[in-house]
Parts: sequence; structure tokens; C-alpha cells
Amino acid sequence: MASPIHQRLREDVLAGVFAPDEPLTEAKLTERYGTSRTPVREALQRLEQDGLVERRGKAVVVRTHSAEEIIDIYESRIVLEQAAAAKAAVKATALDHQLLRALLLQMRQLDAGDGRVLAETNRAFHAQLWHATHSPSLIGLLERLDQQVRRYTLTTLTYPGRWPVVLADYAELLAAVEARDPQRAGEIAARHMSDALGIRLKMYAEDPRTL
Amino acid sequence: MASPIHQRLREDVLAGVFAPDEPLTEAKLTERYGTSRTPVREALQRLEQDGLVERRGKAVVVRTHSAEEIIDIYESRIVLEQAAAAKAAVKATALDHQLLRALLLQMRQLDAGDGRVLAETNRAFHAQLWHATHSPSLIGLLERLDQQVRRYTLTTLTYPGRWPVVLADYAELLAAVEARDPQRAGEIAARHMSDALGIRLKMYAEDPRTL
DNA sequence: CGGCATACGTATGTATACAATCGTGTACAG
DNA sequence: CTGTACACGATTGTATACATACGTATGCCG
Repeated sequence: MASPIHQRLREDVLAGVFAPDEPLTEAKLTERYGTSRTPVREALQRLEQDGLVERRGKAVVVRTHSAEEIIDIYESRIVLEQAAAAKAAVKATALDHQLLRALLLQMRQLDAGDGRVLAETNRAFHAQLWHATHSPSLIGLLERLDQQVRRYTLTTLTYPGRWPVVLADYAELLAAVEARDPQRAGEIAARHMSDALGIRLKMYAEDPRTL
Repeated sequence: MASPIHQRLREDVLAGVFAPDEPLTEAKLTERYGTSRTPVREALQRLEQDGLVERRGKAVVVRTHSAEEIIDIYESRIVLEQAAAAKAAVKATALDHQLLRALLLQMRQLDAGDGRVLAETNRAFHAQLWHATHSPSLIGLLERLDQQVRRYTLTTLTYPGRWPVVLADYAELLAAVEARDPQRAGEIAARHMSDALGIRLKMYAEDPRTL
């Protein structure tokens, strides 16, 4: 349903095509995507709703997040991921289990060096877990939060020694889900996300630019 | 920021001005609000993003929720309200405490019969608690969920014997927040929302039309 | 030399004209 | 009588012209 230029613009924003303070004038985007202002305006509004861009005075610029804001989003996400894992443990079907297992196997065979692929597959695993809850509201909320920080998540997985731990966490989480143990699944997910936040904070302390 | 007609249309949708299957044609809204199609289209898109309307085929209609969807949203909200209460217990300032106390006092003096006023004040209390978290992401997520079911929340508070319990819950919750006890605040909030869901389910069993 | 006011340019907000698509109703054929 | 196909109407998607407001730069006055 979402118009094609909405998707293209979102991809470009997430890919960092535009500088943080560069005004996204409608004329520029009109030329870039070869359409008129109307679809461009629509796309900008949706991206603003999604929290990916913001209006600064009259201009629209890609939204940047302070360290505090990122921590805040992470903390909310910890809560939601815990809830999602717990609910997935109750609601997941055999097919959901199968899809999660397949994704985990796929992740094990990846080269731990390519952050891009890691981030993408990691996201797919999370998304699959969300869908295993069969809860539209949880899925929507988590997708919303994820989009806002997706630009920053690339780095977390490439932190030295992190990837094997992630794989182990997911294996444990999947086991809890398949055992239909919501308590344990939630705990593992919460711990996993807390660890991710801890690493992010550590990286930030080492080099504030990594935000 | 939000255009005036966006707000007006939202109020009208929440007020139930439009029938559940009535197509919200742009021409009709254009005439109703005395503007051109462009702002109307913008408003419709935002309302669709907010989950208040949906596209059915080509037409846009006010979104209705099945019993399952409402339960789903409630369950997510239980999680978020618990998290918000816990965070408020940690982050709330003296001013937040004061505002919450004022709202509670105000609520105690209300006529328990007027569901409209009850719902509005009740919402104000929740909103104030959300803001007491000083967490933009939590506030945003909760506002989003709240909007989707606001049309249905009017009835819950007028259920026989419910209102005094609500007041007692809020007093207890506020005490926990002021005592900076996140654990207890979260538990109270979660129980409170679970009770609300229970009442909704009971009302639905008694009369499915109350949805 | 500095600050404020004004004027101009540029970008967004709004209205409308045009294009395309989807749904519907009717007519015809099986 | 029913199903299908075609055509027409209505409604949304797109493009553009017009209005407006904001930011900026420049010039004048203190």
C-alpha cells in the first residue's frame, strides 16, 4: 500500500544519504525521484510520523537522536521484546518454530565480519519472533521503535565477541519458546536487549561518534 | 504543528460521527470542513497511520476492532502501563507528584454518573503518569495505543462499582510512585489494567454490542 | 560599528485541473 | 435465470498553478 517513493525515501534516509542538517526540500526530492511534490509531501509526512525526520522551523531534516533518546528507546524496547518473547512462547505455532530455527541456522553460517548482513539477518530473526506472537499491536509497536534506531544498530553486532553471544542467546531463547516457557523466554530476551544496550553505552563511552 | 482539520477529523472520528461502514470520501470531507482535498488527504493519511481509519479497497472507513484485536491491544497496554508506572516511580519529579495528586483530588469530586467526564479525567491522569516517566518513547507508544481504543473506553468506567475501585487503585499507585517503589507501582498498574480488561470482557459477554 | 526594520526570494501550504483506476450496473449470451 | 464482459461513472492518485509565510540579507538609522 505504501507508495513507492515513500519506501525509497525511507531507504535513503536509513542509508544515510542525507546529511543530518541538510534540509530535505520538496524541490530536491521531486527532482531526485522524478515525481511531483504531492507524493513527496506525502512521503515526508509519513516519515515524520515514523520519527525518521522532523520539522525544524520550516525545513524537514533527518532526525538525529541524542544519547539519552537512544537509551530511552532501548529501555522501552527491552520491555516490549520481553513481552513479545513471552507471548511468542505461548502463541507461536509449529510453523513459527520452524521459521525461527531456519533463520538461526542461516545466521550461524554467516561471516561475522560483514556488519550489514549481520544486522539484516538479525533484524529478520527479531521480526520473525515478533510475528510469532500473533499480536498486531506488539508487532506494530516494535516495528515503530526499531525503525527509529535502525540507523544505529549496525555497529552493535560487530563489537568484538558479540556475535557468538547473540547466537547463543537466540538458541536459548528459541528453546524457551519451543518449550512454551514464557517466563524464561521473556527473561532471556530482556537480558539480551539489556546487554545490547550495555554494549552500546560502552561503545559510546569509547567513541561518542558511534552514535 | 498538526493541521487543524487533522484534529477536527480525528475528533469527529473518535466522537463516532461517521458510521462504521460509511466511506469517508474526500469530497464529503472537503465540503464538511470547507477546505480543498489536499489537507483532507493529509488528515486521512495521518489518521490511517494512527490506526483510526483504514483503507478498504479504495474507500477509507473508520476502523472497527474485533474483540480479539481489543484484547490484544489491552494486553500490550498492560505491559506498557506497568513499565510506565515503574519508570515514573523512578523518574517523577516533585512537580509530577503534585500534578498527579491534584488530578486525583479532582477525580474524587466528580459525579460518578457522567461517563464522558469520567473518561476524560481518567485519561488525563494516565497521560500525566506517562509524562512523569520523562520517556518520550513510552509516552509515544502509549498515546498511540490509547487512541486506537479511546472510542471504546467510555463504557468501562461506568460499570457498576468500578469507579471507586479505580480511585483506590490510583491512590495506591500514586503512593507507590511517591515512595519511589517501581516494583510496586508497576504491579498496581498492571493489575489495574488487567481488571479493566476483565470488566471489558465481562461486558462483552453480557452484551457484545458494547464493543 | 552595531542593531533593527524592511523588502525580497525561496520554500511550504492550499487549491484545482487532469489522469488513471476501481467498482458497479447493465446488457447480452449461454 | 445466471454468469460474464463491457462500459460508464465516481473517487482517488498525480501534477501544477497560486497564495502565503518564513528566513535572510541589505540598508538605514542610532
